[in-house]
Amino acid sequence: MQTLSIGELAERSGVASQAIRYYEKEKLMPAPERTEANYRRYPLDAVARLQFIVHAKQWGFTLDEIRELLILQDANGDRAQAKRIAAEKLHKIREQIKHLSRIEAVLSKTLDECAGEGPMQEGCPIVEAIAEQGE
Amino acid sequence: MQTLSIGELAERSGVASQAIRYYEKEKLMPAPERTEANYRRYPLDAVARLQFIVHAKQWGFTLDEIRELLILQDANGDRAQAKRIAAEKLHKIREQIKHLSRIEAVLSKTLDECAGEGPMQEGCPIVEAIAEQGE
DNA sequence: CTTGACCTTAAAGTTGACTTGAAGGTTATC
DNA sequence: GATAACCTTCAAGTCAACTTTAAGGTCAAG
Repeated sequence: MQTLSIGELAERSGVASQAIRYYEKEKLMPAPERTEANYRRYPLDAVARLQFIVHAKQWGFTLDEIRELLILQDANGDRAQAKRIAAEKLHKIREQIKHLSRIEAVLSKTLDECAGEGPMQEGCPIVEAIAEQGE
Repeated sequence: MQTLSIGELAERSGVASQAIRYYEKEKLMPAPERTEANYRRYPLDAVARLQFIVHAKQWGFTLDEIRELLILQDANGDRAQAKRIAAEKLHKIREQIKHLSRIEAVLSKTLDECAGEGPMQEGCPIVEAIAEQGE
């Protein structure tokens, strides 16, 4: 069976060697076999596992959440739990979108109203909008 | 003229004393007068300045950006610069919304498709959706 | 047989926005 | 006049997710 050194795994997965060691310490990656000289040797499917981590991160999952999902996979866990984790994340994401959208609305309205000319003296609409409410 | 101790200011503004000292160190709050015993005494309008900071933070401005805005105010600076800072922030917020919306779309679709039953064995749609693309 | 590229560990540094702790001075109250 | 509730400074700790540094072992090439 072909195996990979940590450097080769890093290259194939796009994840730095040190980050891979960090994931091992954080129990996201299982501790791999070692050579006689104590070098890590990874099975080929380690690449897929790392890419799962990378993708989940891009989706906004934290390492803690990703660990939960990986444990479920490893343990052949309950699908309902995976659904719960994802549903919680979806809820958080929707909250974030709501929050940002409120800001976007006020900020873009404010920018439209502001000519962007003259000194700040009294009544720069941008500054006033922030000072007044801000949420 | 009435002045406030740092504790009174903290209470009125809802910002912890230590955070106020931190803002002073970071040049968001000006260094106030001191009593003979070296205690800080704040003018009443320090409350409004702190609330500006709090609101701007809620809007997602970083302390660096808030400092820029405050410097503009303090210097009676150019309104066009305030507009530029706000426009940059608006752009970043829109990017964040776009990013989150893409995630939201895929995640909610995935959750709809997943019955949330049975073991993870092969083909939990949530795990697969993350593994496959992730952006 | 030496140079350099790779590997090992453990510890410290990074970023942002603070919080917590240590060690001590001041002021208000009993 | 002592106790508690303030205030002072400076340093260190927190969180996440790493990166950087240090000090050293291993392996392939020439």
